[in-house]
Amino acid sequence: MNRLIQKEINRENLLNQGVMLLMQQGYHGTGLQEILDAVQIPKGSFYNYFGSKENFGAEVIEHYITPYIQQITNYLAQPDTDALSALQRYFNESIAELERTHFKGGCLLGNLIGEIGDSSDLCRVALQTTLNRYRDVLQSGLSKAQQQGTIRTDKSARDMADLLVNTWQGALLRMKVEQSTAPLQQCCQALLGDFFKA
Amino acid sequence: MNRLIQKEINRENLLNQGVMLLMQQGYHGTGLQEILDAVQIPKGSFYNYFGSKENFGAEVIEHYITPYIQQITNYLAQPDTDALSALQRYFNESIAELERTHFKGGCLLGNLIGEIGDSSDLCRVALQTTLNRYRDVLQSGLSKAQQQGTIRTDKSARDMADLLVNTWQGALLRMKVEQSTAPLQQCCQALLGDFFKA
DNA sequence: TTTAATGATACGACCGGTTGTCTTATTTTG
DNA sequence: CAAAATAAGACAACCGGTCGTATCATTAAA
Repeated sequence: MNRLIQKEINRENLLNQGVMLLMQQGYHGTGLQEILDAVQIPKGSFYNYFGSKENFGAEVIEHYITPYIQQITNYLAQPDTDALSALQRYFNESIAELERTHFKGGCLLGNLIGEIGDSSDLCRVALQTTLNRYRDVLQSGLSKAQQQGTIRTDKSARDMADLLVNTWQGALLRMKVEQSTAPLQQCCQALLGDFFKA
Repeated sequence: MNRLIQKEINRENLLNQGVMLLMQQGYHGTGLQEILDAVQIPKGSFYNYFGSKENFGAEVIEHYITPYIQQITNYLAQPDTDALSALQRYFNESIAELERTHFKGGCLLGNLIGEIGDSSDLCRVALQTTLNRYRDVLQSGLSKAQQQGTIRTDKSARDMADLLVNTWQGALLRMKVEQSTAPLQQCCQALLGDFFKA
């Protein structure tokens, strides 16, 4: 009994550490040993939890997005704030966090798409579905904002959410290279604060 | 004398092959041996041409952008087409090319920022200056379009060029994951065809 | 209830292969 | 011949993955 619980704990620890290291050092730039050392789990155990590094990568990708979706959902659920403000609050909070961590990492999804999007179909599909989940929650927020009259209705919430996701990803790359959150602020200002406005 | 020419040829070949392989397989995903095999240059010679893999990477980055800047400049220089049309033509041509190559690679700059933007300062700076060069040429095109009255003047060409670069980068990532050029088309339509319009 | 058997899981030494780099020998050039 | 450029191969470190064995909880038998 205790055995299964420990297994889940170990899996979770590996995934969390995997998110951190893969985000900062990339897929091929991070060895399994480095992840295993960090969570004090022997090499042999890894293959009991995950079938391969590629499988692990795909699980890390799906594991990564959960807290972000949770955060947006929470902001959107608050009754005293309108949807547009909730989205802006989420992005501002993200920007503040990235500034705190000195722009390290950026977005695991964007980083891995660029690195292994061509070579690992398994990870590519994981990235696709994960990014779509992220888009969906933004879309629901934009849709709510349309109903509240703060976002224009002549464009679909879906299209705007896609554009927002893409521009945000590009801005995150630019942030890493410029060591500044200015691109992120520009992204929010131009889209949420201007182009998407009702 | 013949010797120096051959050295330049070898360097050029290595850089060209480096662009291709680094773009598709990433920095850590591509070994020196693979590049050297492709251009039939012995491993020992590599360090005569480049001091290290990291140095090579930085040179590959700067080598990569040249043809793109050339292409945009050429389109912009054509007397019979206005600047906005020239930019649209460039992006449409890029989209067609990516479709031809089945979305493989995307943009070397975006891919490498995500992968090694955090870990190699040398490459980060190379990526920064290279991306700025790209932004600058787009900015000059937008500025010209402003003078021609096809692009709005209440936003600076600089800001719009930055936004365009970032959204384009994000759209390229999305393209890789979706295996579709739809995000690229959306990027051009939303910005050049709508948001930036006079 | 105690004991024996069983199968799932944990483990770390080990595999062949590859990495980026460097030293040394050879070849080419002036 | 001296000097510089090139190439060959060695090098240790590391990679992802495998394997036989050890460990443990659980079930079956006594």
